[in-house]
Amino acid sequence: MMKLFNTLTRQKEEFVPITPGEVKMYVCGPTVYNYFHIGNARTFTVFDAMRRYLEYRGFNVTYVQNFTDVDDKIIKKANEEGVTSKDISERYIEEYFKDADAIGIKRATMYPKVTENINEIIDFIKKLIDKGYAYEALGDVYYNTNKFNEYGKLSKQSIEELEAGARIDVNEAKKSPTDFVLWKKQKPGEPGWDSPWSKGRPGWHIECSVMATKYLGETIDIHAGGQDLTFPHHENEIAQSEAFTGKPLSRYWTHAAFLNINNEKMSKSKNNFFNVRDILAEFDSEVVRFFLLSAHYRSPINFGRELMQQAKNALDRLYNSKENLEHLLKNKDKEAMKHGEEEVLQSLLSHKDKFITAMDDDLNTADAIAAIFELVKDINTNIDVEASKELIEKSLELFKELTAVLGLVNKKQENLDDKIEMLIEKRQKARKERDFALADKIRDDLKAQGIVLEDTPQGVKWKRI
RNA sequence: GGCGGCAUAGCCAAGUGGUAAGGCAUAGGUCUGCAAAACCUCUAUUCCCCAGUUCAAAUCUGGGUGUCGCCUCCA
Repeated sequence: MMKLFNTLTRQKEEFVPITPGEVKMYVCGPTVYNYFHIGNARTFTVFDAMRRYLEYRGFNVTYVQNFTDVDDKIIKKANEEGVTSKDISERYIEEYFKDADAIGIKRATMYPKVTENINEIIDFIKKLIDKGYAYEALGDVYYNTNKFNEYGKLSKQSIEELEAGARIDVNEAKKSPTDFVLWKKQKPGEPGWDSPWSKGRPGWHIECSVMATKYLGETIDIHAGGQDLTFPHHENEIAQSEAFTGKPLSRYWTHAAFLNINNEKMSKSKNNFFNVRDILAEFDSEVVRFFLLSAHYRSPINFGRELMQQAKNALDRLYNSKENLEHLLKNKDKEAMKHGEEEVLQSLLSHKDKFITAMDDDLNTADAIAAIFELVKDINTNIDVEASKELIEKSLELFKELTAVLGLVNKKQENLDDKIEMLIEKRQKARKERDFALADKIRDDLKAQGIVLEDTPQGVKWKRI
């Protein structure tokens, strides 16, 4: 049985979906005004892994991630470039997919956008006003947080404390400092839509309430996002949706911790901002993914070159093991499991149990990766040229099964090249005849072409560098 | 001021009552014509400090120190 840490209760709870076998999951997506950064990547990767694991465990997952395509930052950028907000958001949605695909994030079931849901948002706000949870003030509409008794239940803050800690608010229209905007009246240079209150645009929080309900229903199973969204964004979503429906918005609230740079939060002012696009120029996309999953998702992680190098070396170990198995499989005739191999197979399968136990425990990807490394050691130690084809195949299958859950070790290795194989054979012949000059020349020539030969106990392997 | 997290080897990182996973790096070894690669083995008497509970604590309790985050747009 899988357990998830629920921010609402601050405890690990057994995960039981509303409908058996079905999981409805909503993840707050990016505001599309730029390439996304490595911190965003962590959140997306973590919840992608959660989704993959739920699917692995047999759930049918409906995964919704929104794009915020109307927002101050988008408008600012559009005005700077002299183009429309739509131009900006469409451009960066396209760029989002390039980076997200690169780091192995499966496509969501749906990607709703704010601009496609304006009518639904207006209707939602209307009902909140009718129910007395929202009020209009000079063309803006605000949510009245004092009307919602449970306000603060997710972030465990009382309204009084929030008000005491709030900055002095310049907006006189609000009845309380904790009230937040549902509808913003249009200002010059901003896009706007007609509404009963003013020509304007939605506030930030309302979009997720509306889209989660529209695409997944009044109560969903998992609502996820970065840790900083707990307050105010998710708190406000709860206030909006639960006032609207009278039902819980989500059964489980999960939050991914931050990725820091030198133990400091990324910020533009500190000049320590890294977007994924730039990192991918330096590191392989799968190294990035491996790195992001190498710690538990609720622990902060630090990003840095040295750490990325460590991740790269670790991931190489996984690739080597897989390639060794594939190499052993070449030239292996069909052969069933032999006496004594059943025990080896049982030992290999024990690592799968550990993997599942780890993932069941609040998606402990760090422990799950450790299980994969233990599998690798077991494979390396117990499987060699003497092993039967069936055992090798089963080992490889198991390895691929577990790594796929994490979205790792997916790169296709195309090691079939007749010309290179011929040269390798020629070199082997030369070595046998002790013509080392020729053998070394072949090796050097190939190296010049970026092909490295490895003389392993299993025979000669080659790879591109 | 309010709320919350974290502190485990040179580095990264699991473990939350039963005697310290895993990875990187280092060192030794196997293999090899040589080399590289690969693989194997070793590496924390101890888990920030002090007190307490317990037969037993890295794990629980109290206190302290350090550190990070949220309370304002932010993944």
